[in-house]
Amino acid sequence: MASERALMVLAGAGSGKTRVLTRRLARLLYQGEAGAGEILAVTFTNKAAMEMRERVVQLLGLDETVARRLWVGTFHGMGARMLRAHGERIGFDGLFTILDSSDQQRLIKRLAEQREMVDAYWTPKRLASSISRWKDDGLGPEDLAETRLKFSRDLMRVSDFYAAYQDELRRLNAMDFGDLLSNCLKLWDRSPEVLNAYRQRFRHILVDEYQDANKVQYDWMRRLAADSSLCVVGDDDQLIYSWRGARLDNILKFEEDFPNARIIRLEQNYRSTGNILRASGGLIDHNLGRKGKTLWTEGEEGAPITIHVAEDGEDEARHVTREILRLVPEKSFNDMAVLVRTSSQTRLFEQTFHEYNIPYRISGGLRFMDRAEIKDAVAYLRLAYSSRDDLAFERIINVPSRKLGPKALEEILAAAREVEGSLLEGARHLIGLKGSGSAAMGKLSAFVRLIDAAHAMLDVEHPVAVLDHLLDESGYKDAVELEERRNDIRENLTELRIFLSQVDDLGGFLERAALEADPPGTERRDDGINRVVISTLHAAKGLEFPVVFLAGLEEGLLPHKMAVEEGGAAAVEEERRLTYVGMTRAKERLFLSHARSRRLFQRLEPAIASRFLKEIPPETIQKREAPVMARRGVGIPRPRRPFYS
DNA sequence: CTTGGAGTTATTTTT
DNA sequence: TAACTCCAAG
Repeated sequence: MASERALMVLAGAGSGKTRVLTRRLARLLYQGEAGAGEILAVTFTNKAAMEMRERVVQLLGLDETVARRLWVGTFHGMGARMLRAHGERIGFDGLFTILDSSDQQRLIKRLAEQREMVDAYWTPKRLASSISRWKDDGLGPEDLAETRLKFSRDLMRVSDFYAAYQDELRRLNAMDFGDLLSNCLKLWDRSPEVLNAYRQRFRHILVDEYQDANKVQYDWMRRLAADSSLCVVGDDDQLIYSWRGARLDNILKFEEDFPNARIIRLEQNYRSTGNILRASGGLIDHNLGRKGKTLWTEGEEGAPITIHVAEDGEDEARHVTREILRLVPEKSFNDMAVLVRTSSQTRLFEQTFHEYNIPYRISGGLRFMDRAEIKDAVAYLRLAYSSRDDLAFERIINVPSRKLGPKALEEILAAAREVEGSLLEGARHLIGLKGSGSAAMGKLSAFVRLIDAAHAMLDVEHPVAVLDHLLDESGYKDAVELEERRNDIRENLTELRIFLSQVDDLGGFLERAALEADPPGTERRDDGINRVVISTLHAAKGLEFPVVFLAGLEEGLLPHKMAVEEGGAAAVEEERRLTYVGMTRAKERLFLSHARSRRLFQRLEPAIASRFLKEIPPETIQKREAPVMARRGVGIPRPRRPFYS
């Protein structure tokens, strides 16, 4: 068992995939087949990575220093780590900046407007998402001819723009998420000795949620695993990231690329009751082109699934609240989860839970690190840490307002170009040229002095002290204090401060801030606090709860309107898998619900029950509230569309 | 030049 | 709602 070179575990929901991986990892260490430093375990989310690390540590009672040598993390995290160490070989400073999606979009927007690239079709948003997708697919600017652009006449413009964006990133010493992997591949091409060193080091590679790997991730994994033993686990029915380039193809290709691969199927489910299993199985059966497996359990039938029809979103939230309160004598809050399709749905539950004093925790939704005030504070730290970080400079130069707007920035940029340096150096140059007499130059020179002072402080003071100094002296704190009714801003900054005070390495903190969007304290699932989890379906993958509420089962929401209108049949299948993932999170009780109307921006729109509800075997469902009789057409089957267009 | 107000518009999922 | 654009006042 231990000696095969490549192993793929295809396993259904709840069959213990992650346990297989964790056990394997633990066994390698325990039996001395590998040292901690020789193992690389890749997961899709930071949360999953933390959990795996913790479980192994617990299983073996590992020492902290040993655990530290294990590489457990996301593809992107590993890529960043390798590029920090060797990026200079492909022309990046080790302190390169990592752009998140909103940074990326801002940069692309500016660039696209400058280069008059924007038109009705090529909005900045579409450019950004297309470029990300091409990177996921392993396509550089020069490879675009291979893709089918909607308008082939745009090919040259678009690929030129893509190339210009890449040049700009290089100039900024920055990488977006996609670059963290594609630049690794570039690095390995350029410096085979680096790749070889990693190959020799990582004799064992393990990959979780393999079905969600995209082309770049697959190539990254395959090249790294050339000489090592490789174990991947996945489930085609839980592929929910095709919009990020994941493809079923990877599962098929595995057998080709690793000819001696062993394939194991796990079909016994240890998680859910028979009812939940049959209900979710009946649903997923409606997808064509799956590898097909039937899960079974030795467990009990369990309670039937319930479907509740609510008047509107608020009513639905109240219903869930009622059920939670009814269950709470025998279940604790952290036994229960509310799962939704879109992050905007979380607010509804948040409000109602607040009203009824139900403790909750949000997973997915607006993340901590994405909040404006947190990004501002982090940008101050980034600039103090690395004066070359032009994106941070740009973000905070006028926050709080220093009356240095777009025109002033333009001037600074010109000065920076003149001295061939960063914006901060450009600012220094500009002050030298024009003196600091004028109002604008006075403000600018105070800003530069602040950053310089903070930079010097970093050598002697704790990062928290530096942050305090930055926010005090910049006037940021005063500006925040003036905001009435925005206690959340102050609370978030306080939380950031608490988090930062536990940090001893600012570089490591900034790395995590760039790669992990989760609120500090949320990343550990079992944090001891008894709270209901409110989560998007995507963020819930890999988790399980005794009681699950799956809300908003409506046409337009699940399946989502975007998927139905733009993605065609394949996208609807993905929505079905998403629903399947949600249902299979439940161990004992599953509550489904939908509303008759739902508020969409300002309007209250009528909503009809999701098609998926009709696909669940009726015998697994207990009560179904009387459907709206008066409305014609609700129960009438729509004309059937071909599954694949 | 910058800023704030008015008016408009568009809403998936995440590293 | 919130996130944008546009425009006129300061």
